[in-house]
Amino acid sequence: METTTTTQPPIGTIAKIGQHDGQTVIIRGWLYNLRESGKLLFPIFRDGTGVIQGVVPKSQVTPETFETIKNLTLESSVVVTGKVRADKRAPGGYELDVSDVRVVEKVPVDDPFPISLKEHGPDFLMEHRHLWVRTPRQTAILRIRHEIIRAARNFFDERGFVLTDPPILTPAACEGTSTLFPVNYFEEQAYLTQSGQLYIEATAMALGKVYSFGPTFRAEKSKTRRHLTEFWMVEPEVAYAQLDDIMELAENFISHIVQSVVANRRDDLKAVDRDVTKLENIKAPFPRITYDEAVKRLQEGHQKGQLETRFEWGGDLGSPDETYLSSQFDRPVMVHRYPAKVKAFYMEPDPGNPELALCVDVLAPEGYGEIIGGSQRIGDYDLLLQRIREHGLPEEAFKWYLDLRKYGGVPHAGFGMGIERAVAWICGLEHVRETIPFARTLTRIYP
RNA sequence: UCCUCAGUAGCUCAAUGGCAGAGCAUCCGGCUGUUAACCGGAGGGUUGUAGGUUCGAGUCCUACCUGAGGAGCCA
Repeated sequence: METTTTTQPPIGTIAKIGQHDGQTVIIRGWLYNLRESGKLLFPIFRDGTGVIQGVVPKSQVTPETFETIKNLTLESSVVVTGKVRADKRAPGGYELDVSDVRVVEKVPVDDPFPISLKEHGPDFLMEHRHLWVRTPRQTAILRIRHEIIRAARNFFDERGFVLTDPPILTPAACEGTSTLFPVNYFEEQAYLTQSGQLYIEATAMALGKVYSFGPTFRAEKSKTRRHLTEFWMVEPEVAYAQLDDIMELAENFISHIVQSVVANRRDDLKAVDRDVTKLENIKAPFPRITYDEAVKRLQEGHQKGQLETRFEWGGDLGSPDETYLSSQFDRPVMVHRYPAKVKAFYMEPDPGNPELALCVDVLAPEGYGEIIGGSQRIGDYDLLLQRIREHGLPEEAFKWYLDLRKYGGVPHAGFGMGIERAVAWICGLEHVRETIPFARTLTRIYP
């Protein structure tokens, strides 16, 4: 038997195709588009890292290769051999002079790829999300999401935080609301978690500085561009930290994430038409206003006719209120010390005014609303027990949580950031459904 | 749960109560530098569902279904 000694060209990726300028490489990917002009074909290939146009003059390839490419259907998988050539006309700077194509799997002619290059409506796109994710804008968003998560973990890892994963199946409501997904747990009632916070308070008492990163679930019947029923949160929790400490942590955290995306995913930001200069501004420190001052600003807004209803002290900020407040700043604004009444049961009262809670919401600019909520947690056993009773929570379910105060409780604080809202803001997206590979919303659990 | 809007070809959308249409996609043909290529041609329809008004309903009325984004609630 004869052995072939022909050396194979190297396998290249489109994102780093410039390294192979002038060389013959193999690209393994899919046909993104095909334009033709008589005896000249322009197949556009994608490989997950980018897109490159191939050039196929009929005179330069075998008739079989020419016919194969000419008859290719969009999104057919192909292994392409070609010579990389720098070209000023190419959007990416390089073109591929194709010499050979091997078709791995051809998309059927009578059942073409449903996502065309033209516009589609949101319902159609979501129904085909498994295919929609292949398109350039969606891959750019998913790479930015990855960078945000990478930067977030990197931020905590470098500061000595330990990743501790809280459970996803929980015996009771974390925050005592009725927005949980019930699960049958061996004939016992259980729920999908709505926050890992209570559990990382426990690991913070073990390890000092901890964080969690995982999915959370809300059965809330919200259908807006800001809501998913399943979303990811990153939550740090720090023993001996007070409100001011985590406010500083939060602003440095957000700065780090945004600047990482600006530095490492500039092309992807361009692909989603993001105004990068707005992101370059996002550097700590961030403006801080008290709830009291926020109320004052909202009432002024109403007087000027920019807000429909007059905001009264004591309520929680609504979505239009957040948009109005954040529009007054060019970076995220931190609103702190809300009335304890409108916040969760576990928040430490402000010693200066026990009606207020030592908490902070970080509102993203450009109307993206709350991306971080955080607080100092109650340290005193008796006060915590009192709050649990006031909120009508099942005391037995919180026995372990109370133990954290009984056995060496300390002041501690933390916050949670919703990944999808951060991605939506950083990418400048209309809707959070594009920020996660497979969004779960009130009306959709397929695909 | 409430409010508002929408549903017509595979997709995006037109159509004064009077013949069901266009662009894109698909197929056939043309073009050696195209950039969501372009030019010519072809096929493609139970107008969301059920009822009602009318000589006649995609269009008007009622109910329902589905979706959208806003409120509330939240990240």
